[in-house]
Amino acid sequence: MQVITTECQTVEVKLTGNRKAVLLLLQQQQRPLSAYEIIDLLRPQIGRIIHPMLVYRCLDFLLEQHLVVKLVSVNKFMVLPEGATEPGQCLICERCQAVTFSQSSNPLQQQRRKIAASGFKLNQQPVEFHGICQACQKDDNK
Amino acid sequence: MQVITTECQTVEVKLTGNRKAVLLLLQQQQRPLSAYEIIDLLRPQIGRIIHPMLVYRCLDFLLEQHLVVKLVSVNKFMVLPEGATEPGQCLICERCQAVTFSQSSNPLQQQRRKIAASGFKLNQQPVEFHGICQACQKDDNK
DNA sequence: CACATTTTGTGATAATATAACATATCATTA
DNA sequence: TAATGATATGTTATATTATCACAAAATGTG
Repeated sequence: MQVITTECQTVEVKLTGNRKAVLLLLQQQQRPLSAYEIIDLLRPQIGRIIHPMLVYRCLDFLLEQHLVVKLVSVNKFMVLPEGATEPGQCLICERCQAVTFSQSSNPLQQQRRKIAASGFKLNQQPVEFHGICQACQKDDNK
Repeated sequence: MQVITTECQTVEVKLTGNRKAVLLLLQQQQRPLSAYEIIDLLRPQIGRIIHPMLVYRCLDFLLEQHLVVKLVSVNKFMVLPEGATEPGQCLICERCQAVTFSQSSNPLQQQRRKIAASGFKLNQQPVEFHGICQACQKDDNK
């Protein structure tokens, strides 16, 4: 058993070598990675073939511990930025794939409360909005 | 060229046999289907092997025409219920996979305006919330 | 009709994810 | 410390979702 402290929280978990490697990678990259991107980036570090199952199992664990979130609309995994304490939202650009996370603002929190009041029990993952980011809109006008 | 009228809109499109079959199936089912569910359900109707490309091409076309929406977080496709005129939201149960669509309520519309004001151009797809539906919560308590 | 464009048919393959089962490691306690 | 049970890892195979590439057929237009 080991204690780990992230920007967001301190948890007592079995953070084994593989799990730690995946978590550290995601923390370093500060961007969403697909499971297979993780495999490719981890390979040089670990120095042997990495089977998908290994990575998916690490990710499952880290998701359970809320150390990592999954962007279900794009099948990618990321750590939330420092200080993120609640589900929040992600804006995902369909052109350049950039993802920007931000804390829930008032209307979204209100919406979440409304949904909860209706009896539907929301999970703690960020809500994902899709569209075109400002940079890509500018590129389109050139 | 053909004119088609759905509950939501009238568009002039090349609604060929395959495309019409996919659209009708989704309208009949009134629930999200995966591409491969569509293949399986369409097979008896069409009476020969259906390649995935056929279905994905029909779906691409129907998505472009906004006759169908894709639930990106679960890789399924559905027609919006009658009278749906704006993006709205879907509540997706992670236990039983039930999906309920509803029109955007005020806070969500406000949130969308906020995002738009920040310079991010939202698409017109429903926002997808994940959690556990009321029925499944009750089942859990048994 | 002739020609260009769009749609369809088909095989192959890419990308994402899980099932199943054997082996190894860790934790507990007799 | 050895026995035991629980947890984690290694590995193969396979399921699921989606796209590429190219040929053939159908359709629209001058």
